[in-house]
Amino acid sequence: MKKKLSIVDIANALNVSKTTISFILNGRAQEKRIGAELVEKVMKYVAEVGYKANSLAKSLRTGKSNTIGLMVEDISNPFFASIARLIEDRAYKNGYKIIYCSTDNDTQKTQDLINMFRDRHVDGYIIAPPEGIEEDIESLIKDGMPVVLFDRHLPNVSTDFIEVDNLFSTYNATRHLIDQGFKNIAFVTFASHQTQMVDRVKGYQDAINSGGLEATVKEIVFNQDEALIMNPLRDFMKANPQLDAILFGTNHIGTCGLKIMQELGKKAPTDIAVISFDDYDVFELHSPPVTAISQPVEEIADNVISVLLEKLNDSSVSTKPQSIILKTDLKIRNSSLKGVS
Amino acid sequence: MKKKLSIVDIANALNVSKTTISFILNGRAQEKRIGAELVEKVMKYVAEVGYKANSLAKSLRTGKSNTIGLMVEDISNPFFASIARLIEDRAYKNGYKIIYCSTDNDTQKTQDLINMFRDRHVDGYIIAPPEGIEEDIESLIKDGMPVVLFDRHLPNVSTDFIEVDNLFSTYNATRHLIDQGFKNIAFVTFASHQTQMVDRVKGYQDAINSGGLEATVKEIVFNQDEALIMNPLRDFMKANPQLDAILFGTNHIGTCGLKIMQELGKKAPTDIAVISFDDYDVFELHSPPVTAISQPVEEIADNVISVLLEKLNDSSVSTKPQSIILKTDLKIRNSSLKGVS
DNA sequence: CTGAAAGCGCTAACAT
DNA sequence: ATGTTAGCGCTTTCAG
Repeated sequence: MKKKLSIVDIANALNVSKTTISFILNGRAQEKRIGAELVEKVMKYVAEVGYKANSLAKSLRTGKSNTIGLMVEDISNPFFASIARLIEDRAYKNGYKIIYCSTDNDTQKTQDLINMFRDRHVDGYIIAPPEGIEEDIESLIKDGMPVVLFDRHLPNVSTDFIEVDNLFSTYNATRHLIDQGFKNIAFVTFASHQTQMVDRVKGYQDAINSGGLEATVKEIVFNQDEALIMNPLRDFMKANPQLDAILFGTNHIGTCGLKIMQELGKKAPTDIAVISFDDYDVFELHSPPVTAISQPVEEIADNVISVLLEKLNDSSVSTKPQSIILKTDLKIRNSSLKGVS
Repeated sequence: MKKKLSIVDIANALNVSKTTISFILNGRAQEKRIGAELVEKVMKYVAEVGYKANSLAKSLRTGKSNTIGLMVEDISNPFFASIARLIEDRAYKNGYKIIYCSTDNDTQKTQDLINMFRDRHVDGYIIAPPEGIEEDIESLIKDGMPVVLFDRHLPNVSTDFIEVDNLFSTYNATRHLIDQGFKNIAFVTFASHQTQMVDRVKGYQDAINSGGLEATVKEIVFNQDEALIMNPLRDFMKANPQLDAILFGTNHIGTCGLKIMQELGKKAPTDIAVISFDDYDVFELHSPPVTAISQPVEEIADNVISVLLEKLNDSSVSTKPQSIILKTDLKIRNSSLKGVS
């Protein structure tokens, strides 16, 4: 029914050249000194018939698609879901659409996805990069595509990124455990060479060293299948009854840890004190509430989108890449307090 | 550097017409009886130089964008995030990209979003529709767009939808509470006329009636700002100390309910038994674990995507719209068992 | 101030 | 079996 009408249709209907229509529609009437009455007439007619420019044709012509590609690790992870939500809002508000995908931290998959995005002519990229993707990102940048990394960065790639102070975050959390008097503190995390993960381990180790304690780091290989995370984790916890505190490196592994503790009938903080990276409802509502390193998701999203929009607008001005490091907040709750039950 | 090369570039390089290239690339070589050696030569060259068709141009020409528009209520809600994740996977596997957005159940926003999607020439729509969007959806369908609704449907719009058996789910959950011996059972939900919500209330009421008890339904106006959900909820719970059980209508409100119980120092099931719609980690890990009505997210996603792909493929065959109703699973945990502490 | 015309990269009738 | 050519709907230079 709503027969798609094109710019020529409306040009014909009004007996004007389509060029003129195009100028008017793009707000260049002033500049082109087009009669105010004509402008009004056109605008009125356009509104009346509900004409909408075909964005595909426009994109083909202009090379801009008004689309941003967003690549997160896993959209169903609450941390990434919240960020995606916030970015989505800001992007739509600025006339951009988001095409998203989950990388699963899989290099091959991410490469395919980047190609897909290129294909689609997305105008900009927001990426939480997996390992081994350096070259692809670099080639993107070399081709002049605006790229903003977040949550982590690639040490050898010079581009803008937004992340939190991971090193201090785990240092601080570990110090908190030490100050509470815990002696056998483990750090349990996913095996990864990503910057944020490396920093988190280092922060833990620095604190352990500063306290003259012994470090215990358990790295678990990430897997989509939760059982394959639970099993090694369970084995580890059973094999290390001497531990009196655990710091978990991500919300996902922290949640798995809590499930195991529930299974084994271990209570925090009496049996084992617990802290996890990334705060969310599960930790807040747990009994006892779980101390967590809370990332400023809003701030992250805001920074990501504003840096990207900046690059999108002054494509010419190639300023120094910005590295924005945000502070986290250690939400101290009962799970890490000695002498609380 | 990677100078975008077009189909003509490769046609020239090989001294062949671009039509031939186009046919070969689209797998119509057989059909067009193009020489096998030529085909191979072209394929080889294409792979070598890494030629990628410009999907924008292709879309403009063919009218297909290989994009699906996905509209959920809120991508940061774990239920929708999981579904989105699953749909994303299936869609990519079938060569479709997903453009998504959160409607916030806001009719106006959803209308804008639908227009945006139309603009973008998405090939199909997956929508968890807010109230008042009937006309827009109908116009979409009238224009021949494949539309699949999920999580709820629009009673007066005849199209495919996938949802769960909401009525039986809350009926069953309420019966469970009654069987456990609870007498003052409230249903707390978001104020909404959406089908799934109406059914959930009705299921509760049917069960209450069947048990000869008195119904207490509390509807809370949805708001982005969590405090505006917590406040009326807190007031309600304080004002109704006689309640010995509450059934929450969604995971979000269930989570808020748990937070309030924590604030007020109320324990389930001794002070108040609790069941919530939508299972997730929070409920599983809570102390005590919370009984929840678990929706089959994988099945929902699978059905949604296969129905949509079906419509995308036989656009001609306009079979009867399918209504797929899936079963939920009442995961009984300690929060709803009498005589457990 | 307004219009004609040349493409953006691709597909598909319609030749040949 | 392969090439010619006309658009898809839009923007933008260049002429009036």
